[in-house]
Amino acid sequence: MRNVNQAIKLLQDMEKGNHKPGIVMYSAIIGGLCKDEQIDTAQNLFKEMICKGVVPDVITYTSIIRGVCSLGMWKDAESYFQNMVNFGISPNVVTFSIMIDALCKDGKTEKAQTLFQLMSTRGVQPDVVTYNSWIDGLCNSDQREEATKLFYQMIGRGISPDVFTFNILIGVICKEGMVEKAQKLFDLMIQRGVKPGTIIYSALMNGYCLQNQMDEVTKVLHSMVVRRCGLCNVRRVTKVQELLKEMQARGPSPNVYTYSILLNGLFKNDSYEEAMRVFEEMENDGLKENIVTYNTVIDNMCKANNLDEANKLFDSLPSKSLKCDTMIFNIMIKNF
DNA sequence: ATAGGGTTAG
Repeated sequence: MRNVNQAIKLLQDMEKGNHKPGIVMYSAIIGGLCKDEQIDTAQNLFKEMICKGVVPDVITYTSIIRGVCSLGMWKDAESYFQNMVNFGISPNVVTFSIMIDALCKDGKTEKAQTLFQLMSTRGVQPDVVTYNSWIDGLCNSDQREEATKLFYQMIGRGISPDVFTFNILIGVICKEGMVEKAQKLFDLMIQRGVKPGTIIYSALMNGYCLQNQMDEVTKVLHSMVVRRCGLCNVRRVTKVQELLKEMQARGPSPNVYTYSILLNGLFKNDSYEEAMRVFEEMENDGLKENIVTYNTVIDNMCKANNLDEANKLFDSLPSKSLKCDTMIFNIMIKNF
């Protein structure tokens, strides 16, 4: 559904020409309106289709439930849900997943838990998407241990975690400073044939940086290259910036986050020279640095007493069409 | 012509 308004016009044309739009047509438009946050129009069309004798099915209900849920209209969600059940249309795994996800994102973890249990009661089995939403919700309400339990529960039930699951868990665990645990999950991920991308590698690097284990960061970078193209073709390189070059060429590519994480880690671990080399590498890479990157570099230039260089870099920001934010002004004011 | 999920940096 690329253009809802056009679709609505089509709907009206059909009716003028004595063609009856069917359930698929209505569901598609209602779904499109919901994605456009035109919830009133969607609800009206929903009523209208019923008046015209077109009976909504599980997809129509799920679409409109998604629409009201995403706007936090829980009363409406509940009544649509109740309605469909009363009409003998069973909510399926998608219906439940959408509601659980929306509830979690709104911080209503307990309500989500109730639904998670309700679906089992109704004989609807959660799938990988349901688990991911629920695991994410638990992580965001500081119940990471419980989330880990759910992770093993899903494996026990024969539902394979995918790259979404690992992104959620590895990211959280790294931030908690338990990088060893994250590394174990990473190993499990590889063992289960789930392919890590740039984000997982960046998150792991961040985890090791936080623990000041810069040797391990280099290993992560190395495995990023190796895993993609096979051990035999890769030189055993130890220098971070050489590894970055390799990654750029053959691995999941480093992005601006990867670089910023690395820069920050190197600065914090007294590798000023190496950090500056990585920074140059980044500029040559054609990657668009952002204000966070410059922030890190300028801050550390100041700390190393290279005030002239810091000033020069700061002055160059407008020519790179980068907008300064509060943090960078604070750094500049503090140091000059 | 119809419905669902995630993530990394100062």
